[in-house]
Amino acid sequence: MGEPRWLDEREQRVWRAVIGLHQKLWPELERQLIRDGLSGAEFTLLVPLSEAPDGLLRARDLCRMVGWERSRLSHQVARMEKRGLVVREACADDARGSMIRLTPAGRAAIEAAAPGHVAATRRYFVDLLSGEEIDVLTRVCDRILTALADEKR
Amino acid sequence: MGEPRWLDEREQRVWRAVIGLHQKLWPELERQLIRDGLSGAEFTLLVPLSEAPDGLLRARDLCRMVGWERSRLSHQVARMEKRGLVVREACADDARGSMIRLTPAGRAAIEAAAPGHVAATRRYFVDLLSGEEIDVLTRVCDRILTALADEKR
DNA sequence: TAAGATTGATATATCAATCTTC
DNA sequence: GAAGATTGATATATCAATCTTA
Repeated sequence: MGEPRWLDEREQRVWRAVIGLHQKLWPELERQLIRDGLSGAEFTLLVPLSEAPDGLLRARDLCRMVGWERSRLSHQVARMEKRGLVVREACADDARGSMIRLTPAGRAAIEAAAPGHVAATRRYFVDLLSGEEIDVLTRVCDRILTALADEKR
Repeated sequence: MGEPRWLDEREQRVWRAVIGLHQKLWPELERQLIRDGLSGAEFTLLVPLSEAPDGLLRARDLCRMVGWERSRLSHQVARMEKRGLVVREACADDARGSMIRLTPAGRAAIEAAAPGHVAATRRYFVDLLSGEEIDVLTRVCDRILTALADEKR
């Protein structure tokens, strides 16, 4: 084993900055969405549904698109069905499957929330970055995501 | 109002990369901690406690140090007290206050989990970044945090 | 057997309401 | 009244167990 390699000062600074971002940015965007009538989880699912033909997606595919586990989706969709944002239907091709369909109320809800969300995303993120910074950040995130994905294999 | 300014392709790319990071990095670090016996929330609180004199901090101050709401801390400490990681004591100076003290079991728990956590932090973050990238990222995060903090005032 | 999906239990986060003490 | 803290209700996330169908 041996003594672990602790973070030096420069490394600590960036790590704390990233933790701070994680702790402050997402809650702020979530609050913005809530004010406009949707939770972050609801918004996450309504985006791909609103872009799909007929607002219809198979649960399995929706899981993949948003990077969620099936169980998480199932619980969340149950709550959203109660709110009238989506409905579940049988899958014609595969009797195991389940289809999620956006309701008119669901479409109205995301159309009401989207402009405020993109505005907040700009105000607290995109519009604060230079073009170069955007490119650096994209490269860094992709590198980390690749490392995380490689680990799974 | 007017039509909102949607994200262009470059902006969408970085935004999705950051969302992906948010969705994959933190859960991976959390899983690592869980394997070593602590949840992310427990680790977050045990770090400042283990660095405090006598492992003792006032609830109010612990809140500030980790950026949590009082209610959140209160619930979390209640669970950790049940697990034997901390105990609550009366505050001598201020009868309204509440002191949180690290137990020997709590100290043992964080000392067992810390090496694995710093190793995972290195593997999936720090060691994947160049010095220049670290500096860019620090600047960007601080700028965003400043914008978020300014908004509150 | 594996894939798709649901369910129940537990841990966590947020909010409003409350209570005590400053 | 404001600050510090707790509590209960609700929403969310994760895990294990289960069920059905491929």
